[in-house]
Amino acid sequence: MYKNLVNKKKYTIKDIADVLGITPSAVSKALNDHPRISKKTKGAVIEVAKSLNYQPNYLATALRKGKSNLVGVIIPRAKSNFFSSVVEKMEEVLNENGYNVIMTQSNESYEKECRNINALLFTQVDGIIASIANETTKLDAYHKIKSRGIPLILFDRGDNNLEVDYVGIDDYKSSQMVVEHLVDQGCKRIAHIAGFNQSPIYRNRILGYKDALVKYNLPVDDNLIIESNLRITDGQRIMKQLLNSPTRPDAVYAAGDLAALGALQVLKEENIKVPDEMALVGFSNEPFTSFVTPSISTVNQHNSEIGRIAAETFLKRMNHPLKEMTLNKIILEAELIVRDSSNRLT
Amino acid sequence: MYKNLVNKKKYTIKDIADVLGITPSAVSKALNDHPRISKKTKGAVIEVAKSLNYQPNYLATALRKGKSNLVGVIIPRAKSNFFSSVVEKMEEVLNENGYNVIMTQSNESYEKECRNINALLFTQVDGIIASIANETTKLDAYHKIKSRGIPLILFDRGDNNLEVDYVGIDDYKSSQMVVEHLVDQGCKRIAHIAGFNQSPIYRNRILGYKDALVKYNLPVDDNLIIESNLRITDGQRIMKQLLNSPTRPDAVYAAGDLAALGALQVLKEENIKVPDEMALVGFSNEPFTSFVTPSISTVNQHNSEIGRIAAETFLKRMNHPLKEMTLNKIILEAELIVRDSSNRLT
DNA sequence: TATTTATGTTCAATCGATTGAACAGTTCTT
DNA sequence: AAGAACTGTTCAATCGATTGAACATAAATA
Repeated sequence: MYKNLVNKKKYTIKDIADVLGITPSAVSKALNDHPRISKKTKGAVIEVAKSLNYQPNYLATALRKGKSNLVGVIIPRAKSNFFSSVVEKMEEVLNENGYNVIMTQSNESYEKECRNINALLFTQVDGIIASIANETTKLDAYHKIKSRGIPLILFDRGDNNLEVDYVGIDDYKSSQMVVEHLVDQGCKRIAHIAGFNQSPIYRNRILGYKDALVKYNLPVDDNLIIESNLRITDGQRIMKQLLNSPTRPDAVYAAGDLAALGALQVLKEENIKVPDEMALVGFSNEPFTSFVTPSISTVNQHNSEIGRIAAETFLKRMNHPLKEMTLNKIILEAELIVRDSSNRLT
Repeated sequence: MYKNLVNKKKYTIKDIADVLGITPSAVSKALNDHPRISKKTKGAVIEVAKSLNYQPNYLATALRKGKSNLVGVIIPRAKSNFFSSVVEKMEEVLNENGYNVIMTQSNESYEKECRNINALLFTQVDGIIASIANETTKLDAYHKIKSRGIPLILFDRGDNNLEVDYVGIDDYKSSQMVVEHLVDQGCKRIAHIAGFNQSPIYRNRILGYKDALVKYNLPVDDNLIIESNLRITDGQRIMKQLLNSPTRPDAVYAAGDLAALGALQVLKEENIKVPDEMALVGFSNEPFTSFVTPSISTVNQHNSEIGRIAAETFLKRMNHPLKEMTLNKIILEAELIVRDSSNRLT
């Protein structure tokens, strides 16, 4: 029984045509609901197609139509709740519109990112939605995408020189909100575990942080701004460094939740009271920020909203390929989530 | 300058042929290093291809060769560190062998899983590597894959009735190790927050747990075995239930780390000392298990190893499609990681 | 009845690359 | 110098589906 199924050949429109004694083109047109094909024929074709369990060969259609209905998505890490939530929503929206998603990870590596881009272009994707790896400084691979003439949409990690559509949050303003909150809590010396200044989002977070300090008449001390990859170990290392500095801060704002977690671990080891001796805020609202003790204050980036908008922007580009649409730069407001690690008032 | 690039049409082998005054077939053969093409021609073709920035049309090649070089991967959730690590390794191995990976998520939903399978089959993937959603009981979609005659490899979440290759860990033995460890710690009443018995891995964990209890002359109390989806909220709910039961346990073994986390949160709220009053062990070695306080003991499943073996199994199947290979059932030994939540000895 | 119009289907080319067979030209044998 | 043996390239069919033009038949109109 199964053996039979396994050995069953794949059926083509020609097989359907043979059964009915008509031509493949009639079958094709029937399946595509062409107006010049009679209802009777359409019905018969559909019936035979069903009974043979016919599945169109996507490759042939794609070749003929010059369209693969595949969208490539490149994210730095699937492990990150932020990125996987964004992609989840993208997938949903794109599937609804007849596209399938090929998702690849760069692992923050420039080299892997290039490989992924090449693989996606090779696969003839109709467009690419990406978030740039931290390591990346040369954008040649992204220029290659543009030169292919397919839509390229960036989210979260963008680049100003690359003239493409972008969706992200207002990092500058988010940083200001964080600092404002910490000032409200009575913090006077706020350190910033920053991402690398080369990346626009981290640059904006640094800028927002600095400008907010100025706004509240707090001194900007460059020793309190330390750039890193924002991994757990970076958070640990930098926290230790900050604790040993002659001008120990009373608050730490990390541009990423993992770094905040690392920092928290060190603070707990050193028995420093959080938030009273040291307030702590992270960024991204990774689930673990609410699990750990004390729970970590953080910034919520509206993950699915970003995914939805990025997908919709792609669809818009596909549907108006000729019209020289102006660039879409969509900046969402983020939301500060205050938790125990920075809440001195309760 | 860029405008020019953007409008540049995609070049085909015909364009290369025209430049050199030879035929497309000669170009194709030159690019594929056919022995009957002269070195001179090959060199010239490669040079022109480079200068035109020629990229072969994958769809055409795939159509002609009847092979897409795409592997579909279906995982329940990308957010899970276990699954994303597995896929990361798969991607690495498959990329090295000329395959690209299309990764999709089922979100544990039967319906989404079916949709994903259909999308992958439609995309003409050369094979599918999957881990079955918790919700799934009907395997018709998986039978459909088999009936297409392409390799299907399952990992972690498999099914015995589906006769396909499988890679996973020894869940039965892992459970025994956990119970053994808890017994060593002096626990007498060990509860099990279980996954649904319908899924082989959870069934095996339940069996291993029961058999180990018997082995150590501990009573098997069905009230202490509670099946669930193993989400955080499930862990919370079940822990509360266990605490209120007349026969409160002194240890909890959760078949998933999220459930263990939920349980831990309740224990902390109730000020129950972990591990002294209640020892706790989870499953999967999700990163957060080491972050939280106390850190949670858990079982490490050798994520990348599973990914590597699954990918290699797929490659084996592809390379020997005719030979009726016997089924590969690869069962790895898992490793118990003892952390604070169950370590009473320190 | 002749002629237009509508309807239903077939024909043939096409998307881009691949591949075995065929062909032409060169070199080597004897 | 005639045939064998290579070498390098072209020819033509193919993968499966699509699509505008062409054709044939039936129905409607004049």
